[in-house]
Amino acid sequence: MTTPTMEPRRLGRPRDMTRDAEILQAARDELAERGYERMTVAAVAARAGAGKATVYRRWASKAELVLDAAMCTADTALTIDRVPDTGSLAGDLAALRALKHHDEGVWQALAGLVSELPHAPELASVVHERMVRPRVGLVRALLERAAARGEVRPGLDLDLVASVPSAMISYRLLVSGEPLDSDFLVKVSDEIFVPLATGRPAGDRVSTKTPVAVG
Amino acid sequence: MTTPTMEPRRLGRPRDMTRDAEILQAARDELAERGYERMTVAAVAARAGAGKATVYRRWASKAELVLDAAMCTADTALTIDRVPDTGSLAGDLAALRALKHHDEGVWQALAGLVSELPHAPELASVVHERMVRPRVGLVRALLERAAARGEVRPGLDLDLVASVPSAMISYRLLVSGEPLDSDFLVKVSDEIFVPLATGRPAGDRVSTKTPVAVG
DNA sequence: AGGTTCTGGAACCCGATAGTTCCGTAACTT
DNA sequence: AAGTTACGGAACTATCGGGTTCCAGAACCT
Repeated sequence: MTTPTMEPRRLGRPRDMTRDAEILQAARDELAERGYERMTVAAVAARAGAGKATVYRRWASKAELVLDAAMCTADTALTIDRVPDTGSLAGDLAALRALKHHDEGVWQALAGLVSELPHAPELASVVHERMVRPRVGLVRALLERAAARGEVRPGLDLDLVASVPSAMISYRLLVSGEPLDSDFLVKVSDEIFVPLATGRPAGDRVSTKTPVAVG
Repeated sequence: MTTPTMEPRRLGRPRDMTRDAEILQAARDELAERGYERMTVAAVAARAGAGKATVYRRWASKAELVLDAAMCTADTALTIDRVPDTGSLAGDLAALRALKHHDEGVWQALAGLVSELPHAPELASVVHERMVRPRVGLVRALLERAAARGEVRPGLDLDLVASVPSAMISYRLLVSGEPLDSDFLVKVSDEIFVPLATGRPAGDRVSTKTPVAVG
């Protein structure tokens, strides 16, 4: 958050900056397992092998700790250039799935935050910017790539359609309570998203390009 | 829950049974506004114009009160025979929308319960049976009606597709935080659900039947 | 009338947890 | 060496809310 790099070199033992990341990760884990209300600062500290005092020296409150934990969600893999262009929307989505094994943790942390969002606008905004928008935005970018190939049905509301996979995933995790297994993700892709976007079943290929072999 | 109708006529002032429904409704309202954790029994009692003692004389705990509140969700309108057969899937969905103005409250109560579901299996099961399944089931029934008309793309996973509207609604309410306005519901129906189910845009009519005038 | 159970309201008990303080020790500067 | 700050850990305070108990009055019974 604040930029401490140019401090005039303080007295005494310096802060161990590596603890920040460990505490934030512990917070995300507790969040995913217990949800915002059930998560306790003591449990976060214990999980990170730290004392409560250390946590409170760095963050003013539980709310700010969680805010920062959501803010610092690593989204390194979530740009369009990390998803290889396989030549078809279905193939691109398969490549995306292969890329994000680690994504379930983020979704579960989000699940733990959902009940808090209506009452904490600042948190809601951070969650949207850092957790939701990157994911929906990436799917939207894949849609645009597919549109450039002529693969996408004309007149599509890209924003709405791009939100469908996120909606299905969060519904499964939050409401249905079933696991986010590979079968489900494949079905959402091949039986929902691709047919919806292209107007054809996922197996079919658009005729303007030669098919590309997919893993 | 229990059936008190055959009690041997107890002594003293009889319970005012009408308070049950008022307290349960107050609980659902508080649930929708505050969520499970933030909702307090005192607030429910106050909202119903009752004392805490009256609440606890009828339910053993907050958890049981909420369980009963979820259980007693009125789903009177949620059967296929209440949705007129308009001759098209899109028309049937429009009729369904017209039928359920009152539905948003149920969705918001569900939103308030979501964070509790992973930690309360009994509540989760009640929520599924009484709040989720009737809605998904009704959509599925409409899909089957459309399939009988020959309107539905073959090879569709009816259960998965039937869950799409619920997923979009809960995503909007829980994650996106935007209101459940009519525009959104229409777009989910006409730009997502109907094209997905039929394989064509919503305006089109299948050629096997004459169109039916709608509203 | 007298007994019993309900009513809303208020007072109360108690466990949990956010947040603070203090300790002995470790790591740094001068 | 002396001074300062961070560390993990434990003890502590304050608050909040679930749940209980008591009250005076009301509604039913015999």
